[in-house]
Amino acid sequence: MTSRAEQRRRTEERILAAARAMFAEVGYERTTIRAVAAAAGVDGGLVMHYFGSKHELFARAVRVAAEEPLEGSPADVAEAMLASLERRLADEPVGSLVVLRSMLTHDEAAEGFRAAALPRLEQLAAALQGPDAHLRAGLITAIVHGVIVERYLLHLAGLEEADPQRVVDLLRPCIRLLAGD
Amino acid sequence: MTSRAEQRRRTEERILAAARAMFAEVGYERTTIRAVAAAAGVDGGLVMHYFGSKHELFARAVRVAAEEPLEGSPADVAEAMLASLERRLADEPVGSLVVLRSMLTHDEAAEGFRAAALPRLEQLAAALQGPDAHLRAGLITAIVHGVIVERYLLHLAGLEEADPQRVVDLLRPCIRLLAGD
DNA sequence: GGTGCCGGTCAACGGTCGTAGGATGAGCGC
DNA sequence: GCGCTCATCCTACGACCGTTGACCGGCACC
Repeated sequence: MTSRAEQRRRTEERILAAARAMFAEVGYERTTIRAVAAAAGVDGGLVMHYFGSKHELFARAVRVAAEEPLEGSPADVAEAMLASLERRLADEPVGSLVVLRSMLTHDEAAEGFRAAALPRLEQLAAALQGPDAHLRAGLITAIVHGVIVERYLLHLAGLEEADPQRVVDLLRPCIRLLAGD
Repeated sequence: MTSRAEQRRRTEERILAAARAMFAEVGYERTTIRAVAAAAGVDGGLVMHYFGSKHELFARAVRVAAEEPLEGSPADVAEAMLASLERRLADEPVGSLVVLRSMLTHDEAAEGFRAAALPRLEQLAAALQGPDAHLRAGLITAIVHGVIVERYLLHLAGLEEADPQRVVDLLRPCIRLLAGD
């Protein structure tokens, strides 16, 4: 009972899932439309037909729901950042990686990432107390990104198989310190 | 009075400098031998003639002097890590970036990076006290990498133009905390 | 029940890349 | 001075990539 519209939606989603996985694993440049199509079990031409270009495919693949805004006391936002980190460490990492890995070599991905990350950085800085709020906000996000990069991109031992809960617990005093709590 | 050997040495160095800059800026895949050669003012064939392959060119470009080993009290190694970070923030960032950016999309670069980073991680873990020394060592290096990634690769505001000294001062309590000092 | 739309395939083009090999011309040892 | 070596350039090959357009077959509507 699959209507034609339904069939299309499914195929598109299959292509997007394959694209996300591949962008996350090997980055933008080494991801080829043909390989994505093959992984999704379709022809490369169809990917072009649906998404128009590799660039548009990437844009659609990384489109993700916005996170809820950061607000409250420094302790609150610190805890929110830690919770976000724990979530990203526990979940399958594709969502975090697809942007992070691709943006490092693909300018448009970098632009999109900054557009999404900057408001969040501003929210974080606004919630902090004391001097250098902006710099400290940057350091907090740097720590979060550093953990994800080291675990999923650099695959450096020590973090590779660590328990997310334990990582967050160890980081908590650091984040709170930087938050000025 | 430039002898032939001297001329060759200079040309090789010019090529390596151009390669380093380009690997650091756009990563391994988007760096082309022709572009490196053009930047160095020579022909692409010459690069092949000297280095044999793009892979070998990369290997030569990232070859760098090993840092002195980490040892001493937790406070000592914490300070050594901070000093290393400050140096990398103050110097021109090419040296730090060429490996970091390329390795994220190039498997062989990643392999080389791990080979260099793992012993250092072990040294760090060995110098720490208390439980979870390995994990805490991983977190410390994650923080260092996170700051560099955020400043030079993500170009996220807040760290982009921060004073290296101030960054290190803000991070010091965090690192010492994780070091178990 | 014909007919047009649409999900999907296939073959091809133009471009770029890594790489190979020949040509050239200037420096160096004898 | 002569011949060899080597730094350097030029051309070409094969592979692969993004992208295009023609083509096919079944579903849905009149």
